[in-house]
Amino acid sequence: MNFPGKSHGTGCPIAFALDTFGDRWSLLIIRDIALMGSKTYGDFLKAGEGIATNILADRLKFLEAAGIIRKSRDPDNRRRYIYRLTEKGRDLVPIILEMIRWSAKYDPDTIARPHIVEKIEEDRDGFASELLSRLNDD
Amino acid sequence: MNFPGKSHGTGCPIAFALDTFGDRWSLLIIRDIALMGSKTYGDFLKAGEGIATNILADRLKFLEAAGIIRKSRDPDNRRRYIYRLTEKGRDLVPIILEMIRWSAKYDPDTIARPHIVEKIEEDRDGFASELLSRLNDD
DNA sequence: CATATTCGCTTGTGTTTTGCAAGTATGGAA
DNA sequence: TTCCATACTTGCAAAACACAAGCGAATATG
Repeated sequence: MNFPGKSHGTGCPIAFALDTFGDRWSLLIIRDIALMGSKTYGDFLKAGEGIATNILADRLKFLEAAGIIRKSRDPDNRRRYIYRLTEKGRDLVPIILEMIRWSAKYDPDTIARPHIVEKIEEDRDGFASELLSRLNDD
Repeated sequence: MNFPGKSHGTGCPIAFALDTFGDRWSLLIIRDIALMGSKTYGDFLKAGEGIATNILADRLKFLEAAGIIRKSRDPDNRRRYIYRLTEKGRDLVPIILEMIRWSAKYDPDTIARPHIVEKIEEDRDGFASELLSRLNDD
């Protein structure tokens, strides 16, 4: 199985974070769940940037093993799985919000809405909780 | 030249951020400058996780092209270059601080000092400015 | 009950990126 | 002018990735 991160194994917090979700796709998956309402394998495939199916499967497996997402069957359609963030995954939201702030400032083609960015800047933690409260966490 | 990022080219802020510094090494370089006082090619090679020389050269080139770092000769030793963060690069510090918070919470082997984490949590922006004020920015 | 369809993957193949080791270029010291 | 320090570049093998196709289980359909 191909895993992101190279297990630098120093206790450096930045290295640890990169080892856990520091590849090109993991954060996009987490974004899809936290911000776009994606829940299923098919959602992730459609939502956006065109991840390959094998890579998506690898990342989902890894993120689950890392305790960032968890997987359960969809009770309404038992051939489908639902992926949700754990607390560990939800705690990544502040990082994502800071990335949004940064990109909103420096990407001339950003689609980030200015009033959202303002809200993040005015009350980071409040905005994060607001976001997370929208995720059913059954 | 091998560049990080795959140019997803949607205006998504997360994708933009990942395209700019979302590989395994860029953020470690930025960490080295912002937190460890690294300034030169040799510093980056020694400081920590063992980046390969060709990858380091690629990343420095890319980060400079992306306007995140800038390169100048060391006036005291003209066979050496000094790499510094631009404003665009310094603005990444809040992201790094959030990553430190997250890893401090979830990495049992973290070397992050608890009182530093507390300081970050009490006054994020203040801590960031304090950090940045230590970097000579000539 | 048989067949088809949806959904979530796995497998195979070729390309790209990375890692490692060695070599090159240039400024400065002796 | 020789040597050394510093910052790279190059070549090659290994790993990760992208793309296309195929598989298996759950469910809908005839």
